[in-house]
Amino acid sequence: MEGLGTASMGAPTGSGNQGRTLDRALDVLECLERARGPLRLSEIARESALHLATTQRTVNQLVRRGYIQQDGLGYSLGPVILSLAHAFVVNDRLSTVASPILTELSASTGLTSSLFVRSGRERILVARVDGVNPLRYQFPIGRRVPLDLGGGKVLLAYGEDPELDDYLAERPDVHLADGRAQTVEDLRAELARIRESGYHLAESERELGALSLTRPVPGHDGGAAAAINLVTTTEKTTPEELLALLPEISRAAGAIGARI
Amino acid sequence: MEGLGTASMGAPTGSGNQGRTLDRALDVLECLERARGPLRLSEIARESALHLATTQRTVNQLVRRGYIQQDGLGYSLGPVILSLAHAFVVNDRLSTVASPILTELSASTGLTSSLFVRSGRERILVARVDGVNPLRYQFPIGRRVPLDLGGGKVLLAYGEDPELDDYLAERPDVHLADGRAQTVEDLRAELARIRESGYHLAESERELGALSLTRPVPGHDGGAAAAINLVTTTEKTTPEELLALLPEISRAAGAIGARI
DNA sequence: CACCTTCTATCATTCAGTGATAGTTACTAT
DNA sequence: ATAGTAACTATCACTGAATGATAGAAGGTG
Repeated sequence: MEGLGTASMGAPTGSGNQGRTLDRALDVLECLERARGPLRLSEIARESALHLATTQRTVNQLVRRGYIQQDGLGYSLGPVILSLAHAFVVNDRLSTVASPILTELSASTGLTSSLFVRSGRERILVARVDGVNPLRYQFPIGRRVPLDLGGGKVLLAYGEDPELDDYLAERPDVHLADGRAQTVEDLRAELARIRESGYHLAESERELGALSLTRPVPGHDGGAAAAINLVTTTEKTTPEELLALLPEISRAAGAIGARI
Repeated sequence: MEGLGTASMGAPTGSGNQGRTLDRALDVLECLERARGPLRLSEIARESALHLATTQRTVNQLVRRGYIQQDGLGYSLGPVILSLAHAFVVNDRLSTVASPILTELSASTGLTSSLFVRSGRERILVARVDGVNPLRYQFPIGRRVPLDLGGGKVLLAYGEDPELDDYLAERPDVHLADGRAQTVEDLRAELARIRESGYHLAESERELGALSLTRPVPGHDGGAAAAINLVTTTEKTTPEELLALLPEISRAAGAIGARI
């Protein structure tokens, strides 16, 4: 096994060491979220930098509650998570307000539309409505993706300044899906452009051949409470054609913002 | 304020008072799960029988982590829950194994099929594949429903004995969706019948007009790791027609059991 | 302006979480 | 069989983090 080199995990274990117990439990859950298969107790302990005994207590407690399940190969997330997610989808104001509007948007444009929110340094897809012919790449609800690629830039552009600077400071240069490099300076410039124009048209940034048009959903504080986008492929649509749908998506974004 | 009198909540806060912190945090989450709208801090404190100060610390911590979100009307579950759920769906052995088999089952029968597991005294729908014409009542993934109505009885029948007796002891008599009464004795008799025959055909138990045929998914320990069922309505299908599909659903249940 | 509610902040006490260690079970290899 | 290894469980003294009573700030309402 690859062994060490994992203690550098910058888990957001927050301010100092208050609220340790709960934070550690959430670290364990999120460690299992990142895992692509069952984890042994010792693996969880290593990944989340906890003492084995502490890990054991925490994990067993989460197992008792159904948040983690155990099989012969180790521990993984449990079905109770699904109940919570169901409650979220049913109750969440943003989701419930956006759903019919996205449905209408997808009906009128024929494209897949989606809604996502910022969560730390990532964005989470909260809702999606497929277009007439669904994309072969099904972007799954609940999936986390980086903020600095594709539509996430809109959330970044409208985020609070201190967070943004922190984010950029620690961010290494990345490459887009089509191979183009994206330096911190590129990103800064693009964020400024987004703030000015109010939208972002992304071509092959996160996914090769993907084309998306993203608009912020205005929140009460003037920032972006979320963002919505229309997604298609470079094969089916030209950037100009997609950009022509800006009024449509803007109307939808405004409608959602007005109802939250 | 009314103060006391709330300590009677039978929350599964488990063995004595060890692991308090985490258990309380989960209580808070599940209290928000049950709520059908945003809850104020004081409401959460009351619902989960916690001191206001404790509630505040816990809630704020969960907010910081994205498990809870706050708006003008109070607190509700946050989008990070969705990420966890996504990871569960993608990784869960049972779900991934069952999905294609349920798809095949629905294709060959034309009916909606679903997979659910036991969680405490409820069952949770883990996967569902719609039939040719989806039911008007869309049973949502992640939803919790009682164990003693409809297909849940199968999980109850194959559960461990001590749990079962506990369950029956505290259970009040209930009424089925069509008005029939179901006493504890009725239930015991039915569970025995299920254990013998290995299936359960439910008519208008949980939902009026619903008709379902349920089979356990055998686990390694001889018990039921889960259960799958075919769902239709009394309008479209007769009980006899549905029962004729027993070989089909049995084959599917066996196939799932063999692969976990 | 007084009143109420919601949320936040402070702080001494103590009890629950911590982590080192030892024990149990189960599997693999020789 | 037997030793060896890994995974998980159990125990326990110490301590520091969670607790909860109380006071305070912020925001709204009649």
